[in-house]
Amino acid sequence: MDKTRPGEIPPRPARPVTLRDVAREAGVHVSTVSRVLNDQASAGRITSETEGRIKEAARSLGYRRNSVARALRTGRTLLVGMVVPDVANLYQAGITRGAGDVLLADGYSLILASTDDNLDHAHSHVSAMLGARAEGLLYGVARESDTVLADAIDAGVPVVLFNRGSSQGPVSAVLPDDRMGTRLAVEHLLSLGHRKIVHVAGPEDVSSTVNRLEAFDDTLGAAGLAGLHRFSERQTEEEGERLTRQLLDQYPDTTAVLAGNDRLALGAIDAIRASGRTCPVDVSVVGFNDMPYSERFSPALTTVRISQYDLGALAASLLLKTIVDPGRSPETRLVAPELVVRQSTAAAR
Amino acid sequence: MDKTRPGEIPPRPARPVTLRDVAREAGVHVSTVSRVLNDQASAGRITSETEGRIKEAARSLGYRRNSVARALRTGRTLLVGMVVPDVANLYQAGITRGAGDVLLADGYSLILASTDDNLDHAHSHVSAMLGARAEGLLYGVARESDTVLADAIDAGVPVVLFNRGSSQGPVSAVLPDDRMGTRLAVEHLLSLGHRKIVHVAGPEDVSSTVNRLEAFDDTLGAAGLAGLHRFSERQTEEEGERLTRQLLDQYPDTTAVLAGNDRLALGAIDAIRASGRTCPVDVSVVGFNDMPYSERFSPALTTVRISQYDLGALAASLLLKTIVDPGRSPETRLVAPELVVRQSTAAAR
DNA sequence: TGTGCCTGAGCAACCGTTTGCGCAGATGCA
DNA sequence: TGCATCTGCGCAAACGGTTGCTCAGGCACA
Repeated sequence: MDKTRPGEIPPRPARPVTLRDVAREAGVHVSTVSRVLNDQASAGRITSETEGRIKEAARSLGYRRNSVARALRTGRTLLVGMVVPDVANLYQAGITRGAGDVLLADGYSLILASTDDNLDHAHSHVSAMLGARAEGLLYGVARESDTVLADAIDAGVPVVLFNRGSSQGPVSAVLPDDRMGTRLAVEHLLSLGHRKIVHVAGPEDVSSTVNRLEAFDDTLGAAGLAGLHRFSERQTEEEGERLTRQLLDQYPDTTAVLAGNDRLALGAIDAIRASGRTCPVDVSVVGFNDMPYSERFSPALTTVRISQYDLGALAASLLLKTIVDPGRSPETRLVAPELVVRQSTAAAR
Repeated sequence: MDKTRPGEIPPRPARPVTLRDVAREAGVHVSTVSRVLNDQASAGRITSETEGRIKEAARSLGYRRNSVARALRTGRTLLVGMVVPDVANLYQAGITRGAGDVLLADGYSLILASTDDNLDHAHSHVSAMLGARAEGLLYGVARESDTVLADAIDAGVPVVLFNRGSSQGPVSAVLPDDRMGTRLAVEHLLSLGHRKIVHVAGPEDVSSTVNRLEAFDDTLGAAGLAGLHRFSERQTEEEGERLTRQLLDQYPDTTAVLAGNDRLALGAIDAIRASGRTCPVDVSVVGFNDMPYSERFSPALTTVRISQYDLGALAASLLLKTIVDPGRSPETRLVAPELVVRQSTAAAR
């Protein structure tokens, strides 16, 4: 007489309900319960009467499948790891969102970790993800040479890089089209009459930095010009300000700054202001990414837009395809950028 | 002769290396390997020679512990679920970061999910987390009456609410001190001479909305005034603009807007601008949260600051304590707010 | 030399599911 | 009636670790 009558509060299960409990309640074997609850009733040829009884028992007992046990048996965890420099970074948060939505649609959950671009942090996070037998890895902190990434590839887990590429191994990647984006930005500045342009670049061993710098030099070179640059280790407003200040001190006739991303661009604007100049009147600034609220900054930021949501979603769907078909050959997908002209750029004086 | 000689590339393991493989390599029983790899060599009284041999075997084979199998046996997954309305929301991203850092320090990984404030999404995410046997839940989408939350509590998993409280059950929570924050904001407006103040509030059945509205009315009431308000279903700039427009149309002599959060505040500023008025000259606006870059908006936002990182970190550490001691009685912690006065508020004309 | 204790490791059950195979009864067909 | 086939479900072996218990050998001590 331990059935729950309507109106009674079912006793809170001290230990979670297992298949065995449901089987006992329904008077069948656990394997039968398993088949019914996995919608293999037809394949297992279960009577619809039995099926109904089992489902009712599961419902009334509050059975919830133990994914841990299932994963141990089947090898499928429905977990995917995602590694970003900082979830609190607006640009990355958008990517995370895109990836999360795509994964959810396929029933996967997302283990998310921030590394602060620290290799040790990356190592412990990835190690935990591989230990948890995540079925795939979305890796957004790749360096040109990256031991953590090498480990993951070695472990045989499907990996898709995003944002930053790497020559570490044969692995798929979803990247901004850095060259095209940079070309759009530089040509915009050139068309405004700028000739003294500097580049506040990202970290030196990150693929985006390398590509953007090359495109910067190439595009200027094609116009018979040369540009100067500085690398930043951390892509923060403070770094952007510090480096821009250095560049302005050293090359006072600079009229435009191309920043490696929007945060560096904000720092550049701070430095311009601190030097007594005005953006865009004296110095123009172009950012990269078009992070949220770029249009609300003062001045509103001219920047190269990368669709963050799409990039994340694309990376996730590529990963899912690789999980399904591990033999799939790696591919690199470039996300097309778009120049968004706002208030931080103006004609050169 | 299948030992790896220095310089040789170890063959990539087709199937992950198991304890059994290590045991075979070291010539001992799996239980001995398990004890050594869990640093229970002393408790298990293993010779340091044996210990060394086992560790060397594990290293050379590239053994990685299978957390799934371990979790099945021990019941500990080292996983925590976190549910937010939208990871791409700046305010929430900061909280996520704080929680993630605290959890990492204790060896936990974070399963993160966005629900868009949709109950069905919340249900499937939480269901997946409970299925994965997450050891605890950080729940940031609570409604006053919340069936998903009720389910989780029912399942017996430790839960800590953040941002939004709920009367759904006895459960710990880390919340902004909404009343104090609101009082600070309203008193600031009053001291600037504002008398016609409206409130663009959040969703009606969210605790923060209720508390802020009460404090809004109370503080105005204490000054012998009354304020008007509108609830928003989604806390977006668009909603903020729409509702503010309604309020301005209906009460054209409004001189100040208190917004339920910064995004609504941005929308309010848009509406003010669209109506041909200027913020803060004609109408002042106060936000809530002090989300990143609030100081860079135009005008820079006067707002009530909640330390997002601290709030997330506090919620996580409270959850960890509850996991260790499930008998712990629930507690609610209020995070003290701070008024940050910037450019969006000015004296009433 | 006999007894008892300590040392160092192995044995085997168990965690909760999944799944290939087996089996008894029923049914169909000759 | 005899035999083959089908139906509906049970059996038991995994999956990879963890852990209480056992046990053989060695040593100290009387």
